Amino acid sequence: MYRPVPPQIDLPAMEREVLAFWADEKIFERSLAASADGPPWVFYEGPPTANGMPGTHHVEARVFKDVFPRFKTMKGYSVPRKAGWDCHGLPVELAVEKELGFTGKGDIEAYGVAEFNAKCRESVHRHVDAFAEMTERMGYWIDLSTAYWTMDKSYVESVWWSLAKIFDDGRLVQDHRVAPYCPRCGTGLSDHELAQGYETVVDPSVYVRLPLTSGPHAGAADLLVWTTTPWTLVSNTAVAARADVTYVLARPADGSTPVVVAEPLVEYALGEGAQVLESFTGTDMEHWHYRRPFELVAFPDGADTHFVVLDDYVTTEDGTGLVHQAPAFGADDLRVCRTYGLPVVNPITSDGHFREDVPLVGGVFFKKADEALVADLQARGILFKHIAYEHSYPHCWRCHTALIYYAQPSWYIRTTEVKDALLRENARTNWYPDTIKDGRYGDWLNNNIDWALSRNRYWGTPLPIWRCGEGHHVAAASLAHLGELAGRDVSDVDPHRPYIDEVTLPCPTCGDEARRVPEVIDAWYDSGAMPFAQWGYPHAGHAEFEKAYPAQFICEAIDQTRGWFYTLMAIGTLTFDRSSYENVLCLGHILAEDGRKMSKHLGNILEPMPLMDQHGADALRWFMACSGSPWSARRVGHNVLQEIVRKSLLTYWNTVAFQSLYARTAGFEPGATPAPPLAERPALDRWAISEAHRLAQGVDAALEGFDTQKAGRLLAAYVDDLSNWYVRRSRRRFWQGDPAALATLHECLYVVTLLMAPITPFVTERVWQDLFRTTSPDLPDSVHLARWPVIDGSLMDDDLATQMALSRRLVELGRAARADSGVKTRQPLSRALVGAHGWTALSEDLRAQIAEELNVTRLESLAEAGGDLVDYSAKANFRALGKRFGKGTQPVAAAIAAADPVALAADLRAGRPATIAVNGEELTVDADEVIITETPREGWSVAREGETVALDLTITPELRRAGLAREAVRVIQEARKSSGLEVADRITLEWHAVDAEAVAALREHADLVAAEVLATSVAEVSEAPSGDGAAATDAELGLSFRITKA
RNA sequence: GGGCCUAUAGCUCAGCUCGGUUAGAGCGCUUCCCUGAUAAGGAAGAGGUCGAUGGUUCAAGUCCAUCUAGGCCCA
Repeated sequence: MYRPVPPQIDLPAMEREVLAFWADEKIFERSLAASADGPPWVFYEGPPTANGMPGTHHVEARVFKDVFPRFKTMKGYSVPRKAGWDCHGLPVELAVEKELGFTGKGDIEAYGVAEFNAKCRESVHRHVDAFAEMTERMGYWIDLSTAYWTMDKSYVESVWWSLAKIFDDGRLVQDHRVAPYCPRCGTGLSDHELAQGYETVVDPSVYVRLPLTSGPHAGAADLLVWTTTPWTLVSNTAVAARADVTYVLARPADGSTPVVVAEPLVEYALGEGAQVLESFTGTDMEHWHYRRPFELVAFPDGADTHFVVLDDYVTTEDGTGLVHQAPAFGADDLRVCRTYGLPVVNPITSDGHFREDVPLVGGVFFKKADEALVADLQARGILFKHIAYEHSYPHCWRCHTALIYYAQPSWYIRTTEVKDALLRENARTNWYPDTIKDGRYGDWLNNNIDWALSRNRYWGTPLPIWRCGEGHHVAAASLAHLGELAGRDVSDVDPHRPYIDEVTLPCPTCGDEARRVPEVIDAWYDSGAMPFAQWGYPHAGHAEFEKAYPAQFICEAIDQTRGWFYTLMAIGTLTFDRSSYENVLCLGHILAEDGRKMSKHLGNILEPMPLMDQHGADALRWFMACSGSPWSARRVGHNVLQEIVRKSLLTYWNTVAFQSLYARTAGFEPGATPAPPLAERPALDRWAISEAHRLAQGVDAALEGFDTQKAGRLLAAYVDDLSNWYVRRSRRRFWQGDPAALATLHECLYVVTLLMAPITPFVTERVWQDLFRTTSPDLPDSVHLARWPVIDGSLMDDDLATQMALSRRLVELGRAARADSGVKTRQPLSRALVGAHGWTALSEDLRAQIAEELNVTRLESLAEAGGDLVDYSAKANFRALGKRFGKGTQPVAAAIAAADPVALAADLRAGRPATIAVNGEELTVDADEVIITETPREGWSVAREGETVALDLTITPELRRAGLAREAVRVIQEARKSSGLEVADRITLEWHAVDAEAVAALREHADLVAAEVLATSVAEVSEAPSGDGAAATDAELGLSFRITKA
């Protein structure tokens, strides 16, 4: 027997019960164990950074990371799910700095690195707890108890092993380069970090005159340079021109001193009216000296500086074609100036401020110095032009400080050396959506540059390289290896700063003391190393690693193309010459209801836990998986979640409640109560089952293609069909406890429940327990231990589907005709006339459904009802005609419209081709080339393309009385409901009517009324009844009655 | 400046792969109907220059080109 299922349900409360059930019965653990022998389908958890509280956007990827493993598990695959936490890195340091009120690295040094890192470790634990809570609540099944932590000793040692391998391969090198650098955090940023922090800012755009002091125009002309970073002018060292560009000497329109600019840019830079005096090439200009813009910093004594240099990176696309060079702050500048032997002058300290001894701007933050510098240029009359310039400029992705391009020593991984291998690996990776593969991600690989790996920070995996005074390097691949190098046991040393820094060793090359280099590594390397480091490979976990490399499935949001998606592939390729994943699902971002990014600043944040407490995790999961395209940005809000609850989840739930109610009333036992075989059940039953299998096929295909949106659409449509067509049409059979109907709905709900289980695991679990588990003891204990439905093509009946679609279409038209005529559906009518292609093939069964739904006694074919009853109109079916006639389609269509529709219809309905005249020639057309519409003449019908339903509105006295009886049934039912009777309660009925017609109707239809309202006795009384029970009077009918529970 | 994505009803989105003459659904709104599971259901109505322009075609929301706006990513 089913459990009772209440029609009203508090979904979030139900979910908490289900969570308790899963925990008590260890369902997740059992699902892993039960599938352990299946073929592996490997999934990698991209570790969330434990530096803040989980947001609703974190739910997004976690939904997909749950749906597909559940789906594949149901299909018999073994899908181990090991959680992970990203523990290191600047984000964690920043969170701790904020807590401690620090403003920079000095504060950390003063506080003590050991204490600071302890705080970081503690912060990680705190945030992981919050993530774990959210993970559990949303029903994301992942094994938190065996989670990998990137700060664990074994994890760090694995990372070291891979770095040592890359070092030994000669691909981990130290280099001095200009790289983006965060002056607040005091560390360089890698390119993929840079990618995350572009912000639109307004900078000054200045054109500055640099008076020539040598060459043919010395003292008589100025070089004109353009920059958006005036602060770099302080360390101006040279001006670059391009050898093959023509430059001109031009006098601006205001008649001031002539300036040198590239010829194509004269108007762009100087405006209209400039007078060109002379032209020459870049080559001519080499070594022309000029007076530098500021005399604030010293250059080395005797060095020849401040002249024109040549390089091909100069373009004539904007600016002046003359590029100011500050080698400390530009990669190209550094390269060009090096070839001319120019010095690197850097007046800016590592915290981003000008040195105190610099006049004018000493101690000023570099970005803040622009204003004073521009004012000074202006005062000295060498500022040619100054405008505000809006552009995107890289900022630190965590602390939002403007980055500075800054020359510094750094460790790099030579990823450019394995670029071809990366491209090869990408070529065999499946991206969803596939545009990422050759688009965004492919571009990124094609423009690959070396990975700036080192960070001058504290809380990270220490770079495992030891260096001696002679500059020899050695890399440690583990603590054991380090112990061998050091000649003592260091296995108990915490592989973090500052402890690991205390380990020194004799240089294997020269024997001098070697100390660890000071840097830690980019935390993105940690997460990218998870395929092996999560097992501690190769120091441990060989078997686990070999079973689980590469992964079949990873999934994150699109911002990871340069983050985790890249580092995973890069490290896999560097270490094993093989990428670590085969299929990658790349999600769009989740936006707030207003279409903007959720941010504290805008106050539009929706926290995930309250959202799930209000609407339920199933609703949020359904939204993430099925609302809109997973790979485009989507807006989440209360409205959309409420709609999901109402339209999808509650419709499903109510169908279940309905089934439970009537099955229990009838004592129906699935499997035990005999039900007719499918082939002998009514068409409606066969249709519902057929559609269930078609649904299973569709959902399966959609999920195999990672298209959850399509799966959701199919599921929602089927649930709607089941509830609002199958159940509604079959209600009477349920009231009567018809085993065929109950068995059919049982089977349909069984399939839907399994298909929905990966997406909405809570409500399906509850239904599994209430309907299936209780009645079939050999079924698994949980829907999540059950197998995916086997798709049975033999149960899919296309012909039946077509017929049902036509039936529903005809019902729709009939209802429209009813509404149009103003005759209520309650009023029976004698007949409806139907004109439709396919009518003759429609089974009696379905015709009866239509007649019942429209409340008419019989259906007749419109064509057979006689020509004078209907008007015909004919129009072209362009799709068919176009194929046949091409350019000649239009005249044929016109001829069809002009032809006599009665004659056309007569021929075509009879299965003969019809003849039409086109430009004086005769042509024949077939039935599929013409759309015939039949319109009854009386005006009581509604017609649609190709199909017509007409109602005979003649209401005979008999029909009138039948209508009144139905009216009486309705008011009595209402009284039943309002008096609180159960649907199966029997009643006694006493009635009294004043109107003679109503009296006649009730007397004539007493048996029908009794059956409809479940009256065991019906008595006509002489006056309006009163007393015990529910008494009521309906003025319109002139009916008074009393019902009493029998 | 470059690459990719998006643009369809007041709102949220289908449809575009494979072109077919009345562009759909849900929510919201108006009117009516139905109700023995339903927080439901049905009918009618209002609401669309399918971002713009040009092209291909007998025929374009759909294919092509250019442009515009927004988003993401990169310079």
